[in-house]
Amino acid sequence: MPELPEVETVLRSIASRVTGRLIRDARYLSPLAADGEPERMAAALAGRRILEPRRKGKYLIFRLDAGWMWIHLRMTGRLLIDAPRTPWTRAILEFDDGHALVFDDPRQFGRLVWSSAPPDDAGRLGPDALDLDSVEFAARLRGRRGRVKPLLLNQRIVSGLGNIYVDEALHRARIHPLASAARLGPARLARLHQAVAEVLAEAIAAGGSSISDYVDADGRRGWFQFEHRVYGREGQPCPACGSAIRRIVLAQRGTHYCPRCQRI
DNA sequence: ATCTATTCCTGGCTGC
DNA sequence: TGCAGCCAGGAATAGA
Repeated sequence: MPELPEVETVLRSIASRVTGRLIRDARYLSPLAADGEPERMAAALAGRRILEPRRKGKYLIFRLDAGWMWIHLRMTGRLLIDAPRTPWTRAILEFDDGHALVFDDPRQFGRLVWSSAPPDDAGRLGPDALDLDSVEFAARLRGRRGRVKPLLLNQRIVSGLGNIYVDEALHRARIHPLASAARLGPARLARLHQAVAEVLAEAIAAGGSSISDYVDADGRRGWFQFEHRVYGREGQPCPACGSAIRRIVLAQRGTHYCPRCQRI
């Protein structure tokens, strides 16, 4: 599942190859990837030049010479440079330098679209998790009476965290996923911010987590999955205390935590 | 404000 | 071996 570290890794692997490129042709092999409007999207993208690619949360955002292109990989999306077509190829962008950006996505939750405004325009997307200092981070959780895990998954509050890194950050901060955000004192909020920043930085350094599908634009897998302390480790020992990792369902998500280290 | 449930989607897994 | 049924979950949305 591409979350912030995986999207950042993809951005780094494509940035130098797309910056300044003219999109000579945009082709959709599935209307879903274009949000149901493949003709309109293809027409809007063809002939545009990519001025600057960036990332916010889990979005890849490309400033064009007219409007914007944004890509969300959701669950199983992949961006690949010059990859051969597969049954799961949903869109292909051909550049003026002869190279191509290929968007594969078996489950078709992902999107590659043109838009007149960037996706973070209408306040729908909170600040990127790596752009927040501990004061801002605490301010965005303060007064929230919801449980901490669903709040961290809410992209309007902080963007970029998904199921894996929320579980990992909460374990590092020794906070139970069911804990109420309103009851987190300054010390635990500071610890949580530190844990979020650390786990994201370490995961980026490891090229992300490759659970099933994820690879970067050159097809390379990440290795942070080997560093996971709780995610996907139900019944296995906690690296900190040896207790068996527990799995519950919270907000319709598999949620992994150590019952001994993580207190409400 | 906050919660739960539903929808989208299909490869891969489980169990018979 | 074959197949039905279920699971994974990010984000939008509806309804409580």
